[in-house]
Amino acid sequence: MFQIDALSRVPVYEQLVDQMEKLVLSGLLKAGDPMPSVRSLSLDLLINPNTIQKAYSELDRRGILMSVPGKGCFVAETATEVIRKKIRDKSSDLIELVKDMKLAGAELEELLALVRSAYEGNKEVCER
Amino acid sequence: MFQIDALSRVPVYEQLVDQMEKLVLSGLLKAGDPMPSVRSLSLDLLINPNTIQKAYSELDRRGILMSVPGKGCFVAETATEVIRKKIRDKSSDLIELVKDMKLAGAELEELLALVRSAYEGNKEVCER
Amino acid sequence: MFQIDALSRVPVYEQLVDQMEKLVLSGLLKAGDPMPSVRSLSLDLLINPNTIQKAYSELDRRGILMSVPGKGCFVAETATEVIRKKIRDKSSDLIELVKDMKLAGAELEELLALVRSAYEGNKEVCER
Amino acid sequence: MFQIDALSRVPVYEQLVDQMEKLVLSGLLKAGDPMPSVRSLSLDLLINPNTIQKAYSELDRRGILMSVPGKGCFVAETATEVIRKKIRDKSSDLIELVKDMKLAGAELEELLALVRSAYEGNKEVCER
DNA sequence: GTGGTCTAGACCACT
DNA sequence: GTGGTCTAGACCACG
Repeated sequence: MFQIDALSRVPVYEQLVDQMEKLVLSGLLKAGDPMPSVRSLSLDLLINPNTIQKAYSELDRRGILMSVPGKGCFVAETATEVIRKKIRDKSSDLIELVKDMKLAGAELEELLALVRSAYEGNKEVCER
Repeated sequence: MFQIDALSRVPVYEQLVDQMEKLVLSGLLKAGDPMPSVRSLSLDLLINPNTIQKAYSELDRRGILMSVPGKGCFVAETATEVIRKKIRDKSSDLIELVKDMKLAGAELEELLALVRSAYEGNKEVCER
Repeated sequence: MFQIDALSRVPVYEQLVDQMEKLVLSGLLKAGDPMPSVRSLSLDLLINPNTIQKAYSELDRRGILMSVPGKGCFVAETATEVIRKKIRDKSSDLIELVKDMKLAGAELEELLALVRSAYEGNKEVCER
Repeated sequence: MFQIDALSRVPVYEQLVDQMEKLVLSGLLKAGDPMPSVRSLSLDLLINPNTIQKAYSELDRRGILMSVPGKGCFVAETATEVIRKKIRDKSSDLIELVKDMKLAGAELEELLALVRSAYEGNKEVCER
């Protein structure tokens, strides 16, 4: 369900949060769906329960998860909405990126083509 | 010459490296140009010399700076080429970003327009 | 008879206790009235019998309920008195709250008006 | 600087957060002021560094603290504003409280007097 | 020195 | 069983 890269510089709990958001966005997880328990996910991923807990707490705080003590964690009703709003804010990142690549000599047409193929999901463009 | 945000989460030495790269890219700094000494830049920016040193070392390691013992630091011949290659690699970041925003409901036309205006440097689009 | 919010952070058994106290205070339940059996309430509210039992035990301990083995649970004679005393103690909570809101810049007149309208049950003041 | 009740049911880290907010609100801590380091406060209060860290993280998240890795934690510029807004929201708590006390038989005049004396800081009313 | 993350293992209240 | 808190001790990057 989750893929953790222990060698990455981005914290494990943050990787979990990010992947969780994408799962919700993609529709694989829907409002009300139960999440694996802290302990079971801990055993599954070979990650300390505290780390899972930290990720779940963060998701709860963001309104993506509802954690109900004694019962479990569930995808919140507001989840999709919250994540959508957050990612909309990434447009400033995109602007920054485009400016950098322009400085590095990228042509406008080149960038537009890149965006188009990424949007249409052409795998051959996504190296690495 | 440099603008450092001490409160930012991104390390000071990394801010220096990034800005240095952009200065080279923009043509303000050319191969062979001398860099300010660690000490003078330290006094200028009110930053610990160790931090300046770390930035210079990193730039040296990347082939953007040539450190000449006893004489100072100079922009390397390979600088432009190295930075160009690095930023080319950012195309995968852009792809990732576009995919995320698509998932979040952004339209293709919307994204293309965003890229165009960012490329042409229209300030009014860059909110925040 | 009871309204339980399973997603709330406040324990289910505590919700039961609180609502029970209010029912007594409001006069809907009087000393000697029989309470629904653990089993029937469990089926009614779709709540684990253990949880109902815990609420009843707590109410018994507080002198609000009399548990008569083999016959059932009844509202205790001392119920109203006990609850009154308990809520009187809330005056310290109110004091604390007023102090906090004063620190946050609330005006005295503002607070008094709030209390008045809450007391008189004006719905339009109780946003959210 | 802080007073922790280890026996309280409210988590230690939450006690820290609450007291920190009151210190800012009361003006004892102002924007830009440095906070004690995680380790020193840990030694001072005989509390595990992780717990202090958790409190500081929460305050950072709320915009009350700025934590600068390698330098320390400082009171954020937005601190007062954030806390003020939060406490304003407590008016619904006050409404709830007043309704409860009305049910318990409190007179309106009684409540108004209570609020007045709490606001004016008469110590003799604040038992406990 | 600083903050931040992670692990290991414990305890608690709730269902 | 569940989530939540806390301690102890370790490691990392940063200044």
